[in-house]
Amino acid sequence: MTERGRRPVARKAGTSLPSRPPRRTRGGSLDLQAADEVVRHVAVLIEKGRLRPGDRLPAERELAVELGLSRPTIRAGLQTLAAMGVIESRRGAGTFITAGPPRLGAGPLSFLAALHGFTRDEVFEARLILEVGAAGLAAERGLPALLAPMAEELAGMFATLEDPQAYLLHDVRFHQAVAAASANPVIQALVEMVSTLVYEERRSSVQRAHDLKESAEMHRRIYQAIRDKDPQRARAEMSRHLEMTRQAQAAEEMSQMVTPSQLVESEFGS
Amino acid sequence: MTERGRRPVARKAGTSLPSRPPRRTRGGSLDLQAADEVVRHVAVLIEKGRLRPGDRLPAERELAVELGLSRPTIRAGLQTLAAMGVIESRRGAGTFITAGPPRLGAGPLSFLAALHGFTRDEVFEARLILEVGAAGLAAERGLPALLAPMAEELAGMFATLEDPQAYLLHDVRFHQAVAAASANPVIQALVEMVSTLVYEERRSSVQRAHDLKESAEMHRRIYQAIRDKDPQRARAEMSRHLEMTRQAQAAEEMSQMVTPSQLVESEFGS
DNA sequence: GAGCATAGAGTGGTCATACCAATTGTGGTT
DNA sequence: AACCACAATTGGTATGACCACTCTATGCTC
Repeated sequence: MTERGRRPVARKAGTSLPSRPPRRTRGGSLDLQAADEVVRHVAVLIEKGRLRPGDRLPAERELAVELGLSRPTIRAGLQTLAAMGVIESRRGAGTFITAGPPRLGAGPLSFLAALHGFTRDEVFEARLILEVGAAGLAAERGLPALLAPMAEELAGMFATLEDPQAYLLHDVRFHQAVAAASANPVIQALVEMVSTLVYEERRSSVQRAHDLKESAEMHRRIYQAIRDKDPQRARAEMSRHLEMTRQAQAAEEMSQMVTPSQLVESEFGS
Repeated sequence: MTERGRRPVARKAGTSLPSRPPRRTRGGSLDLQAADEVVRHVAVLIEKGRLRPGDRLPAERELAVELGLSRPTIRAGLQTLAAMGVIESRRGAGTFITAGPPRLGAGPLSFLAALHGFTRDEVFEARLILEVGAAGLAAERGLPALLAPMAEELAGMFATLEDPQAYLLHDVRFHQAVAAASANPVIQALVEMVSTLVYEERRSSVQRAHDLKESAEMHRRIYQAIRDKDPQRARAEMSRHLEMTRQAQAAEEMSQMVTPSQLVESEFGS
């Protein structure tokens, strides 16, 4: 208990500037939090197509006068958009609509996991449903252009059987390639979000790899099923592979999920 | 274009207070954005179990002195956490860790959809994969306690065949109940997030309902399959149901996805 | 004239301070 | 005992200022 602000003080009437308008209710719209006005404003611009990925937003000081709000309020709104991954700010340069492939940050899910005590199995189960579905779709479509990346990572896996570190990298990328091959950006984003949470096995589970050869073979069967446009087989192979991965990971109690505090440095930092 | 700050001014050396420390690099940790320090701090407290859902955070002014940061910076960090749905602030009361069932805001996904032009079919496809998976899990488990809510909403549907408005409400809740019956909070959260994006059909698609009876029957078959612990049938029925819904919705071009600007008022407002 | 260094404007990040608005708990009044 | 008014607490917004970084355009050098 600090002892501040104890005196009766003297903040009575008319000590300083008496003239600032008391926050005008903006034109017609119901008076939601002023900061959300910024979010809404940007949202509308995006919906209208006036703002596209990579575009630069007006400077904060400009937005402030445009919307009739103070800069801190503008910053509060932009902070929200940044947290949602909609925009990215670069000091000295400006604020930009996030470019690159559609991504959903893993932060919110990670916090949810920490707060509600999600088990690794629960997260893995969600991953299984998503990735099995993605593999099925990829097989149904079987788009050649999306097949190549998978094949490349597959080759990389067989080429690095002796180097668990490098192997895992190809492993992760293979699964991302499968998600991409679903040709559905929503599923792709969801897969990446959930996968992120379960990929802290990297130094523990795969390090002293016991059967990378076996793992690579499973990936090859998944690839072949997709290439052969056999959805049912693709689903089955992916399901079997993930189930085995889950058990392997459960066996070694070392592996942990990515915690929120770790994400702060990876997602936001750098 | 205002005319401020035009004169050469005089901000040369040592005009005013020369003594404020230039942002001390906090103890040991790499110097990430100061605002992220707040996010990290709260994340650590959550991981340690010191902060649980419903708990109240220290006042902003207290956090400021605790972390050695200014209040605006603290607010920036809290804004990020609020955007991720981790905390909720109530003016005059304080800031609290979000309570209630695990939820993943639809905002980020909605923005992604608007920015990258996701089609309704793509979102629906993701929904199908998730809900079919959820139905399968629900059938595998078949927990009686989670069966009741589904049955109730089902009854509600049959009871409101003449009132499309009320019917849709039960419809939505039934699907949420199925997701809950998966007994997997991750899947439940994902289902809700994706479903939200596609539920603006409410006034258009179902309004002048053509065959609510048929729809209710499909839901009943889904329920029965889950009750009978028949995963394969549950998956098939859910898949058929959603596919039919998708076609019905595609037929009427009126239905739209929830846009980001709409979400600003529903998620944040009120 | 071409290339390169540099100064300056522009922009996001942080800070300090103040006041407003809503909530809540407390103490006095009825 | 119930109710109401007041004051402290706390989040929301506003000003104004300065710092750190980026980018560009100017002007200098070669």
